[in-house]
Amino acid sequence: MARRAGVSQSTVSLVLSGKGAGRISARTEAVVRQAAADLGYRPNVAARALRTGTARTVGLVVTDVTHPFFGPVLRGAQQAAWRAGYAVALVDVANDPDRERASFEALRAGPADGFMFFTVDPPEGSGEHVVAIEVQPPGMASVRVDTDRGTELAVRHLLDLGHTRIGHLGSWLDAETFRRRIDAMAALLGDDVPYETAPFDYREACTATLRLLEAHPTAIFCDDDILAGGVYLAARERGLRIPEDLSVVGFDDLPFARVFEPPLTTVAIDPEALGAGAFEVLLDLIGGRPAESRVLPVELVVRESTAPPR
Amino acid sequence: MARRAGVSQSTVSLVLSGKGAGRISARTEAVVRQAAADLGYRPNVAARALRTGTARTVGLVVTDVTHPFFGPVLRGAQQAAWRAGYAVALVDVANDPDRERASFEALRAGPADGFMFFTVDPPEGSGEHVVAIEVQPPGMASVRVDTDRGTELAVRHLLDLGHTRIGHLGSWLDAETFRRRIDAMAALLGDDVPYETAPFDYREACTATLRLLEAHPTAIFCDDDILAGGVYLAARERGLRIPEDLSVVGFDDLPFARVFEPPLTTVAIDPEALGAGAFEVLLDLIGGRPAESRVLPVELVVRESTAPPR
DNA sequence: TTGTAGGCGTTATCAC
DNA sequence: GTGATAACGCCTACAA
Repeated sequence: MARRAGVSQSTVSLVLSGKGAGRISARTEAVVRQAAADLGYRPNVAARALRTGTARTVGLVVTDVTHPFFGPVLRGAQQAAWRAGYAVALVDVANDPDRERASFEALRAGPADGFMFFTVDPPEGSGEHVVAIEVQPPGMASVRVDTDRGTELAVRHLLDLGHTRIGHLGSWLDAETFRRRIDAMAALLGDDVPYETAPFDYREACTATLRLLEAHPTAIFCDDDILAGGVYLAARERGLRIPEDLSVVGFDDLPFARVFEPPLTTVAIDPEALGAGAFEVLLDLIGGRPAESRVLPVELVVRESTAPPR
Repeated sequence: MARRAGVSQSTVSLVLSGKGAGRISARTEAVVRQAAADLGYRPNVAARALRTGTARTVGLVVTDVTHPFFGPVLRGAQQAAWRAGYAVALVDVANDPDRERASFEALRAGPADGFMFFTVDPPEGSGEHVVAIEVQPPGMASVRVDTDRGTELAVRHLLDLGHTRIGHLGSWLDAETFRRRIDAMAALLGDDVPYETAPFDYREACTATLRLLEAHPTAIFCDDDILAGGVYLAARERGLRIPEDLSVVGFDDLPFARVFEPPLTTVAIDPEALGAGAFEVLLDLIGGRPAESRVLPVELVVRESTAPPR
């Protein structure tokens, strides 16, 4: 302990927790800091957590770590947390409802001051400090992307190009962000939009597309760029050229979208802002400040996978 | 506290920590559990950590959460940890050396029982319980993929096809896994392999490829599938057909590799096994058992981006 | 088979 | 401006 290196005991606490402002002499403070540095002393987090009842850790629960969209979200959240002196504990629910409940149990027992749920519906009784990402349970703080606008931009783009038979390849996840896409399309195109769903897996998305193609759409709007990749696969299999025979629009603007052949037209969003925003809202909640839900802007990136129908 | 709901106090501890075996009567145990359930009582992790000196948390430090390879690694690690009752705290170093030091500091102060460093060189004095992933510092436990074999498989494949001018598009990260690829290539092809490096970014990989093409290779081996994507971009820009004019081999077999046009020949590895293996080794270390480093097998997946040179 | 008591390293309150 | 001292909630001897 630094106590014997210095002269005192609770003084150390005052100094190291930054609460010595105007209470500890500059000289004593220097001595303490020096001793701490020499001994490589660090306050014990567990003891602090026990005493203060705060863990300086937040939990992030995510449906699927494997999805490329998730990385930047985590980066945003983690960096914002880092700046605020918080650690991020991560739970991957792996699309498994059982694990979802179980992992939440674990987290609740854990030393987290709050939680962010990414594309996961927060369980009942998650406590006060919860923010939902890309999900918007009533009465709960949330951060999400302007899905409605994104869908509208994409569909209007297709409409402007002259398409009339537009299909929808959706995620099979029953999350709000995806339900919104359905509604937004219905608002523009009516209720009889050809619709198939698939998990975020190229091959499965490919077979779902094959089913969708039976309705002979001239364009397909996809809930996500991976699903769009499945459309590319299906088009290749059927000998359909993109965009001549089939226009494709994705969502997310994942990095590989520009590498696809042809480069994918897609709705771009800023995943880091999503993560960072979620943490900031959570921090407000933790600090007892009023937390405002946020809706992040989107942008349509027109590349070469869309063209007028033949 | 469940104490008053039941009858006792330390009895609760015995029951809930599973150490009541043959010491607590079945009836008492039932009473305690019932009371705990009713009150929604959970042992306080901070107190337990303080008392036992163990946090049941491990840290995972990663160069770049944004890389698609990372997701499955985390999933493997997280699930193995989950099964063992551990939480995973994550730090994204974001390719930033400053943050690397700083985040480590934070972790060390944090309540982690051990660390996994993924493509990050573990700092000095990280303690006893450290395992390196895809890095192999002398005298430290590590888990990595059989890079040598993967590189050899890829290069031999190209050689068998009849290629003689084989270029190497490498990662600009100075990590062991990438140095090994250089050495393995040199062993098969000599020291004058055309070589360029790039970060894991399609556009930058594209411009690096453009430089590499000045040596007029008929095939390019890439350290990673994202870099291979950059080669596709460059080929498109130069009007080179893959594989007729240029063969391309990647590494990792990321999901999108099969969606590229043409589908990418690449070295497949199992990222989940990497993460899970790392945690298992770490758990051995934490448990005071001898930890064996592991080398995971690889496999060459031949798709359509490789063909004999014209 | 169960209860009692002490201490893990902090922070916070209160004397000095 | 600084030093005692009491808790935070748990685990673990040890006593009953």
